[in-house]
Amino acid sequence: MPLPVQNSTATDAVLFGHDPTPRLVALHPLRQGNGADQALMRVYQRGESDGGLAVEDVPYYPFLFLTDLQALRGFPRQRFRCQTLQGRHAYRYLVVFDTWSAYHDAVRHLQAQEDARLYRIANPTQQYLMQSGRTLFKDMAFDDLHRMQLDIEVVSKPGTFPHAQRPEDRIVIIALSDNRGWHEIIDARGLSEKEMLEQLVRTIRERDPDIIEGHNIYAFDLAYITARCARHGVVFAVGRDGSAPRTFGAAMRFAERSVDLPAVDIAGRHVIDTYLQVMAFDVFKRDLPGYGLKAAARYFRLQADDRTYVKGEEIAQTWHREPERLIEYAHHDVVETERLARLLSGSAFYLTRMVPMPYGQVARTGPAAKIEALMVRAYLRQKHALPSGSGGGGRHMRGGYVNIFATGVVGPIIYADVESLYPSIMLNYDVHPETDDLGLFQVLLQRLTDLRLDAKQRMQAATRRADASALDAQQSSYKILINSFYGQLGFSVALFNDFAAADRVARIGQEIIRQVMGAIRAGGGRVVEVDTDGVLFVPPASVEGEEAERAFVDVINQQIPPGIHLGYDGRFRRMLSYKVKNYALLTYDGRVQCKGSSLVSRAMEPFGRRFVLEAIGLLLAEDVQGLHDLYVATRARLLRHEWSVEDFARTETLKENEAQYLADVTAKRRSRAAAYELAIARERETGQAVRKGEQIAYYVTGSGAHVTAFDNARLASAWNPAQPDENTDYYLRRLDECARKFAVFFHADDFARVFSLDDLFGFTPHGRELQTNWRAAESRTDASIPV
DNA sequence: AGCTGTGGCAGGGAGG
DNA sequence: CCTCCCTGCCAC
Repeated sequence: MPLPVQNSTATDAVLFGHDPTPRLVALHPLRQGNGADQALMRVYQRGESDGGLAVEDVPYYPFLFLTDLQALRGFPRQRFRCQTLQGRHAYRYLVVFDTWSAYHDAVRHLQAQEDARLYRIANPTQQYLMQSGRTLFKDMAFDDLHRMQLDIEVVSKPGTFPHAQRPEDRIVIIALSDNRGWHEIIDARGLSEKEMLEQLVRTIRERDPDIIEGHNIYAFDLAYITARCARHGVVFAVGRDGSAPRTFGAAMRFAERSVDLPAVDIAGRHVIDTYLQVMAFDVFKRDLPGYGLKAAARYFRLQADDRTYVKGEEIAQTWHREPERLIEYAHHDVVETERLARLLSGSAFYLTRMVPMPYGQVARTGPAAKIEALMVRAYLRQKHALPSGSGGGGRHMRGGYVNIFATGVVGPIIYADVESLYPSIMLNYDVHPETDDLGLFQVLLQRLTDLRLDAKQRMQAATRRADASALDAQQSSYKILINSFYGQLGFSVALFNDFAAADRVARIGQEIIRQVMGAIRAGGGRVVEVDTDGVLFVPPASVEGEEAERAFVDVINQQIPPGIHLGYDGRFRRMLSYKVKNYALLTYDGRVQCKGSSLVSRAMEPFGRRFVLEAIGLLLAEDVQGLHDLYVATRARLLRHEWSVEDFARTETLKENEAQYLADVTAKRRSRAAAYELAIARERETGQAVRKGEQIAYYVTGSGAHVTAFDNARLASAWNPAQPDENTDYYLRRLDECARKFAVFFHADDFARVFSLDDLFGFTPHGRELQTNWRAAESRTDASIPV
């Protein structure tokens, strides 16, 4: 599946650097060790003809940015060289060290001083790339890379989770595959665990992959293998220079969620964790059933043919009774991992061509770090000083304008949104950080926008599906970066932040969306809901059909500032408007799209979620009898325990680690919570550690509708259908809480009848009409405010 | 060393 | 009971 040729602008100095080195596979800094104390970068390149690797050692220099050279007084001058940078900013000196020991000594020297906060230690690998302008994977296609997948199966004590520190737990299968159709299984039938690990090292070195991929490979497979190698005295020497991996703590954020990782750096290779890629994908889609390999593979329809499934708790007995079955299971795991990686890695791969970071790092850092890397590289090339960033901790900034003007069922509906609102504002109103002396913020934003447009146009013109999907990966990776420019302005630790500029973008955004609302109302439309850059509204009765609706939006578009474009983004038969950011839309082909945490939250018990979704469908159809029947039937099933634990267990994500949680509880900063208490209890009993970011499914037991959940909760896996012990009163209350959401759509007495059991006279839907309530617009939304 | 933001809703626990 | 505060989830 060859990919299209490189971008026409790939020679752009700011975006891509200047180094013409082709086909660079990986870089790795050589740190202290083997007695040698040199500052060397080992560069791994693809050979010209035979496809083999060329390795070269390039001298480079670890360095620090300093605000004030005086901070280094007392440090031997002959151990460093200093470059003064131009400009007025904080980091005015680039201090380059000849050896690693000098670099580390200088760090210690500075840390011993009071003003240690004034310096910043740069990522040496990244800085090398910045200095040279080298860009990884230039001119390479994704399929040129040799990607290997790895998965291990561990047999542990019955009823416990694999634990690398327990001697009796052991690896019984190591499954490997690659994107060239090769696969291999190393298993414990003829080999000891130590021999298996040695075989693994040999195989990786012989196959010599550029990339090692796995699902949850950081937190599980590599961490486990590393610990077992240490136990057996095996050196896990899988680096291209024969070195063992370097591990370090890292954190990755996915919107509001944060995951701690034991990150791994293998010399000359890149580690890709598809678990993180799946989580990143879900930030935008938010409809994945789970982040595990099997759930994700099914979601993307990538399952292996005749997929073998083995439950976690059955791995041990399956290994003893049917080893072939467990081997097939592990093989299917690596096959699915390869497919997931192929599907989800595209955007990181294309960004690596542009951003001065190795591929593995691109895949595990957020967009703000990438933008900053581009800025810093360009500033260093021009020998210009860097700003220090303005901290700004705790400052509260303005956000988007949000409001709702009707509740109930309304229609027809047009959705119009301002395309790329914040990037458009920054480009059209020349918003940039006050500290950006070289004006690169605007240059980067404009060029990325042009690149994305170009990629999108070529995607639409592409005739082959493979080309189109590659171009889609490119344009979406540019989009992520483009949208992060605004976030960069308001990010407290970014070097090029500027809170006043961020505030100006948000303020202009609010004015523009108010202008849009004013124009819609002036044209006879009725605005139902507005959120940041989009408006849902009922067009005037004279506007009928899609063509007329598009024309109506075009007219609105004439009335907003030039350079800002209002797009026609959808039409709907009806809308159920509940609360701000909470609504449902009925499409013209009968589908229901439901939005908002109070309607579709994954924190809700699945039975309640299903009840709410079905009820919304009935409300949109104005089927009051159906609503009543649904309520009665759901209640009856609940009372008869006609369900499984998946229907009523609540799933929560742990956002803190165990120590942090316990510290917060002790300090009364937070209350006890069932999910954490259960995870901690599980750790005591089975040894499965509490991990930040993991999901816990539990249900409520005990009696009485109002019980303290953390004292009356059990893990979902402990529920026994033969002896159902869920708290029926509690779940009845939960059902009624779900039903109460719909009170606003009825008169009070009608609501009470619809969502209750039949009385002596039975239930009739007649006369129980849905209620729609419009509220007055704010006066100031109609005003046209110049921006 | 590695880290994008604000606005808004629901639910649970603690304490009056 | 109620309110306040915190966390988690979601829209954009």
